Amino acid sequence: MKRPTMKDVAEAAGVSLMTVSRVVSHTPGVSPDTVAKVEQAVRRLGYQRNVNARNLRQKRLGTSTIGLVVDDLANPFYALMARSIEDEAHRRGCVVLVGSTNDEPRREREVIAAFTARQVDGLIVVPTIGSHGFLRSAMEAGTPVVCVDRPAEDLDVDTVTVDNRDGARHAVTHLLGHGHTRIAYLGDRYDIWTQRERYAGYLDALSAHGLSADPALVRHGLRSHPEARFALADLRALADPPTALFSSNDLITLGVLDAMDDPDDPDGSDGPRAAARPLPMAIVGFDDLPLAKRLDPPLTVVSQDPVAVGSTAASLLFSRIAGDRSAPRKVILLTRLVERRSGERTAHRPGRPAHRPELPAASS
Amino acid sequence: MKRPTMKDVAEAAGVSLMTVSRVVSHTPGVSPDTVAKVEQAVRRLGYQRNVNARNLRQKRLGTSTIGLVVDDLANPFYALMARSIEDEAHRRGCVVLVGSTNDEPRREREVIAAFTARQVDGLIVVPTIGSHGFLRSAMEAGTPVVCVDRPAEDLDVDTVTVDNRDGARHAVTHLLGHGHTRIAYLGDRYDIWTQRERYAGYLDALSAHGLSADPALVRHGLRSHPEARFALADLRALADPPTALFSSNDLITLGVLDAMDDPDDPDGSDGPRAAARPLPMAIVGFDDLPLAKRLDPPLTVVSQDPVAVGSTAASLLFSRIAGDRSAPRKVILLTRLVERRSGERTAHRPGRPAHRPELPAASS
DNA sequence: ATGAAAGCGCTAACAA
DNA sequence: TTGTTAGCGCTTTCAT
Repeated sequence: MKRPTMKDVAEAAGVSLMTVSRVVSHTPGVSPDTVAKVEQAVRRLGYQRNVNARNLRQKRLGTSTIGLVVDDLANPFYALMARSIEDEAHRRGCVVLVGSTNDEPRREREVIAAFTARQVDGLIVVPTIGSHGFLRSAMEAGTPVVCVDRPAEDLDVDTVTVDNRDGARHAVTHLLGHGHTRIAYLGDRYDIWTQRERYAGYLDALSAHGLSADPALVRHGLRSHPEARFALADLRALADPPTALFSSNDLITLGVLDAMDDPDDPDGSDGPRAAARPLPMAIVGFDDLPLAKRLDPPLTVVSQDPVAVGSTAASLLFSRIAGDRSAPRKVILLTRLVERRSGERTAHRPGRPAHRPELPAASS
Repeated sequence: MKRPTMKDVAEAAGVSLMTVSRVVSHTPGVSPDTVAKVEQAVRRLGYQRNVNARNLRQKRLGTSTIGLVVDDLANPFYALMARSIEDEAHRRGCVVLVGSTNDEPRREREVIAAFTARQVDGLIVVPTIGSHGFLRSAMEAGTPVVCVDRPAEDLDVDTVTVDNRDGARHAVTHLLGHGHTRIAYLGDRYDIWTQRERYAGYLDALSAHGLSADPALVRHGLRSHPEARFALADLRALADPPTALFSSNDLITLGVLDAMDDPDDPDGSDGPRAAARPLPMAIVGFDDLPLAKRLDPPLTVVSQDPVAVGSTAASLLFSRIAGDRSAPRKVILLTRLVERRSGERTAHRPGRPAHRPELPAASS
């Protein structure tokens, strides 16, 4: 009924506890029949070694457990990343503890504390805003930390990010190349590093074309689908509305898409009319979406590779765990502009009323 | 440099190790100044209790660790479910170990063994095919198991599923109601329980209308996007092709959608023509997709609620952990048919060639 | 080739 | 209120 221990197995096999330990650990120097006797007892009792007790005594090998702390495990980007990290861990006989921070520093600290208290061998973290000094003691005690997706404010550790700024710059340059000059920026919380970078890329692109951002066209802090919808509705009500739009993450893109259809009905009803009308303005979004290419028009996006981000981070972490003490590495992966059609529409004729958008310009 | 222990804190604070233990555990009956002294030493040394060592001695409270074993953490359904389980765990001060089985019984056993060896308090498992007798010893030792998404073949434990059969029946009945009689079934591996259930629902619906399945229209074992594409291309080349189609999961739906556009070009190119043409046949898919309502026509789907599945499973598990010894519960959640438009197209006129599909019927 | 003793970091059960 | 002893399940070290 209770979980059997080595002692139980030893009694059942008529040997000492130490002999069982040797058999279970495959230590050479045990006679073959003793091995057989013990293994049989192990099977008969359904014995399984208590890894936590083992790790308490033998710390040479660590706990074979790593911690993964992401913003939101349900976000497809992090889910893909988590899967790829888990695969790398599994290959190395490690298990992974996961936790979502919800972008709350408080929860991040709780989760990380729970993980280090369980003696994880290393941590892969999507850091929230704010100081990460609290990680220092764990790091000094020998727990390596790798940051992913964004750097930690005040931590000089291995970091894997994508070139957000460059990706955004490409996206906006692309829109400029199609004749747009009034390009809106819709972004998430500006205190999130990726969002600052993407906004910087937006500005880069504009200024490279001798333009500067019109503050009226810039919206930060969009946290949800409906907020993005309202922001766009707002933008379209402007006297001089934008002809193109850069959306700075997938959630915002989704919201924006819903607002596109019907400016007079901002509750994004699921009705049949919703998809019938084409997009009224050019749009490029950061992050690819599964059905993006099947929209009307197909959605042009900046795509990043979460699997590569994850496996790179895992490789870095495991080499640290293996003892690599070299200087922290900063890996920046590239993004890819996937041109489909929504970003290739040419600019609207200016001065046109916004609440009844014209049909899309024919794309040659 | 090394991780400090209670002994270190005791020395630093000039008290006994036991006093430190009491302070750290908030045991009442320690004088306020002693508490203060110890807490200061704790802070100064950056002490954190070793939870694994604690759990070794004090097993009343368990390890506050649960294991979650899914098919594929990158699958949006499981990612959402995992997030909701993690939230429930976090609320209760628990951490969660996750692992993907990739639907391989071997890997499932490895992952579960790694989890139980770490003394998890309970397990939430999406079981692969085959026997799960290997779980019995862990269960007898007091580790509760909850199955999600599908039942384990030979395990009578709490199980949370959705009514796959009913959902599929509704979907196909819906197509029948729009005049379709030649309805294709495209499914994943038939040895996966959900797929068998959905196929059964397909048959239910047909026979309720006095029809029986045409084996030529049924394809099982579609494991990937391209396989689904080819299967559909095949179906359309039939002398008497189907006028409607039920796709039994999201991956297959995605593949099918790509094959819809251009029967002559089955490599699903990302080009501009891709989205221009409407769907040639009626389609209902199992599993909702983020942009489903924005397709042309909007995609009708059977949707399930992964968050509800996850939180239900978590609730069950935690009440078992809390000591509930009642009979195993089988929770079956309902699905919802989301009628958008792809499933509401009326049947093609029979005898019409399939490779140049007509335009969609106008929807009232 | 096998076993006995000590101890990993902590807490339960006792003293004092 | 505080400290001492024993021991959780295992591995190390040192016998035999």
